[in-house]
Amino acid sequence: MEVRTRFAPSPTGYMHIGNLRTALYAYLHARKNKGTFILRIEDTDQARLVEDSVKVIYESLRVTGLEHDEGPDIGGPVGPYVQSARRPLYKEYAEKLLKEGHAYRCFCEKHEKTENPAEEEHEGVILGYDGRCRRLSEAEVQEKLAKGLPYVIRQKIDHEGRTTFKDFVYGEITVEHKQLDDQILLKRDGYPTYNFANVVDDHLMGITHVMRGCEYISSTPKYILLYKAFGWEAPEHIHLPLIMNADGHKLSKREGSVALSDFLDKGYLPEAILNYIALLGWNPGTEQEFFTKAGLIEKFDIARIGKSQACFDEKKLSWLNGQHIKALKPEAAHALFLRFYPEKTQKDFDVVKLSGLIQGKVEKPSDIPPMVAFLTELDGNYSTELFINKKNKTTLEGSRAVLTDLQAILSALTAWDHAAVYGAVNSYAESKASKIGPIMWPLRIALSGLAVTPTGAIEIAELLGKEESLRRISVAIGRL
RNA sequence: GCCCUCUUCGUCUAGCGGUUAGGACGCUGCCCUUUCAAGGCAGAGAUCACGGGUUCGAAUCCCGUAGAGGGCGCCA
Repeated sequence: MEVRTRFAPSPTGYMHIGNLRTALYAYLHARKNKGTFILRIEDTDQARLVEDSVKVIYESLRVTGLEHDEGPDIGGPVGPYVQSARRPLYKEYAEKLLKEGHAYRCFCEKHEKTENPAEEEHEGVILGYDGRCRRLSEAEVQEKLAKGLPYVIRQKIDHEGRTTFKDFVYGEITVEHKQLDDQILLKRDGYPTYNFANVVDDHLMGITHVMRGCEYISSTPKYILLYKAFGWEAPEHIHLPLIMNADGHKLSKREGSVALSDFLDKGYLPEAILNYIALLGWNPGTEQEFFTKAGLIEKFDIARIGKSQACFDEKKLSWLNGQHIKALKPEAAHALFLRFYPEKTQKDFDVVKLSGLIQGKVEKPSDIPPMVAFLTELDGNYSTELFINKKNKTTLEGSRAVLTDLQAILSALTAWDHAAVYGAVNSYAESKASKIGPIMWPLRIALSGLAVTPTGAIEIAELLGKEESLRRISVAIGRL
């Protein structure tokens, strides 16, 4: 049977990274099996509609390359693919259940759960709806309908017994029916609830594998009961472990970055993001960690999805991003970096060359501005302690001597390219019978005023140019 | 409160009855070197949540306990 998976986001205005992982797994499973990946927009909550947020969904799938085969924008055989456009369908199916006795009309007020509201909550116990409208006689129902009273349609769940289903990841899950209340299928405004729309749409769209976060696992028996009531075969359910924050709580908007756009803004590559989130809850069974999208398609296997929740670790994402940046062609790396160079840097320096120099070193491109700030402006107040380096055995005195010599040697140079500067510094080291490290160290400090720089002393000199390099050397000598 | 689920280095994970419990990020050190970084190598870091079983033998199977997460909306 052809594999059909879907990604069914709600238009909330941003793409949550956890949802993106769900989309990724659904996409990978479809591609891996030469199946079909469908996009369906779940916009049944009219109160929460956010302007333009469907665009965010399209854009997110586009930049990450999770292209869908059927969806609102490209159509397909089982449309429409937007739930608000499918309203008549839900009504039809809800009424079918009504007719067959699997559902009933409920005229209760919102939030009204029991006949005695005072009993609703005691000792923090929250009870579900008590199913009182089930007991309405046909005459009573007709009377209320005649009066034009608004109603919802609820699923009729027999409170005896239990339902067991087999989740592909978690195995057999059993829930006692007394735990399930008569959930609403069709809301007062005629829109279906998420739970109902999902079942109807997944069936009508021929979805074979339902992938979603495991927050839905305990409501799945209600779905199973619906499939049964309709006489439909339930799809395979694949619940995914949740992605947690570093502090162990659910990844939420208030705790830093959770939206795809946040990560894109920091310069994380879409492919590195996919690579990283693929590994939160799945592994290939080998020691491979670096994956391109094509590699993921090749290796992905739902059998290797894990059960335990995973904390999102931006450090590791950052490392992985660095790996992907290293794999980039120089032009691509430069195009990425260009977004992050301050204007002044772009104006005064050969940024193409700069990009080439730092490509092997940048993990998170949003770190670039502070990384290159020293090029445009030397902080003349850097600590002279920096000239003291244990490994290279440099001292303040020695550094001054070295810099004074270099000042003379370098100012005599006619050419100022890498070979010329390196040659001069190197022959100076040889003349002093010194290793090159003890020479390079003071030079790099003088040129940058920093303990850590994104590239070496010669490259910095080359970028700064002769005049500025010599100026910085004399500043250093003055401070020593 | 009731229900469901999860639990291997700080983090992501491998493991599926017999392993010196493996890898990766991060951390530390060494080597290399045009500093740092990168690269190469090494090290620290896990009484496999705890307690009982089953078994010649348990991280792996069973039962409890604890902790964590999730669900219990006319939200999705």
